[in-house]
Amino acid sequence: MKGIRQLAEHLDISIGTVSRALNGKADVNEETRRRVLEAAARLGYVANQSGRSLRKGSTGVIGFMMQTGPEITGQGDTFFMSVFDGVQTVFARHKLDLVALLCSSDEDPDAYLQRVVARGFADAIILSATRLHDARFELLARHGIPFITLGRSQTDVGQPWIDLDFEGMAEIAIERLVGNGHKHIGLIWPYGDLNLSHLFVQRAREVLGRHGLSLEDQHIFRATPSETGGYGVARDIMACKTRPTAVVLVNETLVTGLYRGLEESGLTPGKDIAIVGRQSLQAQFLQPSLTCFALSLRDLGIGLAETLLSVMPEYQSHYPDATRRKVWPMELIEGKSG
Amino acid sequence: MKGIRQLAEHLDISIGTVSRALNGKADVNEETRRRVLEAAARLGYVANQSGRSLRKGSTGVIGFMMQTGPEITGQGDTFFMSVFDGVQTVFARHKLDLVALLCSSDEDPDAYLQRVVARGFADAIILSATRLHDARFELLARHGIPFITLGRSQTDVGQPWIDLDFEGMAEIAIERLVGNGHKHIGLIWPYGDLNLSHLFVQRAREVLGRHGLSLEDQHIFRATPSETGGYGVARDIMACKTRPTAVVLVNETLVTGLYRGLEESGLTPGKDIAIVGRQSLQAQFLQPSLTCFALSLRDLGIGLAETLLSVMPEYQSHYPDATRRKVWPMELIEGKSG
DNA sequence: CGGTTTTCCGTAAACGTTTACGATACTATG
DNA sequence: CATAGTATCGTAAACGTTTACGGAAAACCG
Repeated sequence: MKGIRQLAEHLDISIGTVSRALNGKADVNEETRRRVLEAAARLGYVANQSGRSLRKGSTGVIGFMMQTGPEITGQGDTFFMSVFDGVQTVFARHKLDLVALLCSSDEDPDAYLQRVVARGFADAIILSATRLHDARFELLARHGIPFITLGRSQTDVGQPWIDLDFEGMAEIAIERLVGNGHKHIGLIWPYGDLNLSHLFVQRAREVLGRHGLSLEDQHIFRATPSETGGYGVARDIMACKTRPTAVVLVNETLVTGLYRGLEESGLTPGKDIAIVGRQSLQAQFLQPSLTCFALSLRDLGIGLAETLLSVMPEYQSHYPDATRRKVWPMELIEGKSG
Repeated sequence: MKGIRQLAEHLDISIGTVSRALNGKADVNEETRRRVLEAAARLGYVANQSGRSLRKGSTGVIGFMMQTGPEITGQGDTFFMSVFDGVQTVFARHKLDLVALLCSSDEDPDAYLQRVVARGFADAIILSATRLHDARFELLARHGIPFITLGRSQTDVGQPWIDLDFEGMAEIAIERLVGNGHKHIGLIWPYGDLNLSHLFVQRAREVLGRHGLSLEDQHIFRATPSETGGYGVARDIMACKTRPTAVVLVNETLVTGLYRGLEESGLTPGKDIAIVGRQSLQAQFLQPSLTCFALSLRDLGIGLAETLLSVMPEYQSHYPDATRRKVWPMELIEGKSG
């Protein structure tokens, strides 16, 4: 089956009517619609994407931009796969398709996105791994492309965002550790200028200050967000002049390596050093169990999808009260580690 | 900047010439080409994807199909992210873009792919997670879409594939364990009819038979490919009438949970039970260290990309001797676990 | 029964490219 | 200088849809 033209002449109808029938327009006889639908299904006809989007000016595709490469995402194994799954369930209702826009590690993210939007690839875009200053926001705003971000930024063009509550996490984690008598608390966060790190560290500093403590320079640990990075942090911890008695990790990808490194040095988490981190599949079987912050990734995906649809003119009527901006709460799960 | 028409009249040239200049055709004056390129860059013009692919009949997009959801892929995110990175480096040379086609866990993969190809989404496709019988192959072959698969299948339409050497893995792992005196060897593989499990199990049975052993029913452990699944396997192992003295995992996603479960039951890997698995970021810091099979995921990605290009008419001349079908070797890394 | 509305459908014009074809001016050649 | 060849460019026709518009037939209404 080549195109709508063949389908039309096979049915002996005009292509206009066929198109209207397929697209559920009102002014077409129910009987003919049935015939068209039946024939289309039987012959396996589906409208060509290029022709359709050329005419309509929209593609029916939503892009989720993410960076590839083994160690850069800063999110763990199944983080995105779970989020995607939630996003999909919402989009499916509107016949929208989600694709991951994969920016390779040796390409500039800004340039990559530039190409994506200029090409007219996607109707709307979800950005992740937002940086402290993020030129991508302005690019999308300038082109008038609906978008939201998973993560805040100091760059703000008024777009909606959803972001995990890293400040709340810092608040609760530090309060908890201070309450347990810790006076030397370290922070672990990934390299790069991710905005989440900034929020996290700033709030942590505030809370420490409130208790007459401060974040010592030697207790700032930065690492590549991977198990290897976490292992390296353990070495750094051992090398401290005054070793921290507790550490908080903003990332979920470091913790297994960290555990391993500490154990090799004879430190037991929860006994010799307190650890608070993020929940993940890998972390769930750590021993001693990890005190961590958890959330439903699937729900996060659903939230993202609904918020995105609320900024797309064609769909926003369906989601009148989707949250425009939301600090997504995380729940503390008490483990033995701190 | 709207379209090529505006760009053309801004330069006071015809759109035909502009297009030819942009696309590097021969019959255009070098001076005018320079002007066009300069103006396009300055005004940020990039050809609209829909118009271009409608006319050309191709999109410049390669799709990599994968299933979303937390526990189904059998591979972790980091597996694919690393592979993608390798794929991208090859595609970038040809101005091709890679996107991940995300099939949600509650959608039928066959139906999803059907939609993708009918829409004319991608010029070529890479399929992963191949099943023992996989209708997707026939679908793509019928539509004449160039594709390759990461993984073999009993369904065979003559397409090229690359697949990890699961049979070699079974061979080496079992020989090693038998050589170390093990007589009760268990196998762990994920639910579903993935072809790789089939190859792995069949070869393992052969090797065992060669040594007068067999795979006992009670030593077949199937699980969801996640840490939780691995934890469950540990429980199943403890419940065996005669406990296996060694197990081999075909998946890399189970092993941390398995370790944890075994340790809770007082079994130490490598001492009380031998374990052989697959290398992964999570597994690299397990204690005792895991004996595992390793490969370069980035190289695998490069291999996939080159093989795919070799079946695309427009590019195959560049890759005359790309491997059409390859069993990708894995290297045994000796650890303390078995 | 005349007029008005409604229902349904065909026609044709976009959407933004690429490219076959033909036209023009210039260069080379004898 | 005439002719052939070459370099460069403009014109217009596709590619496969969707949709504004208008028209014919049917239905409705007083």
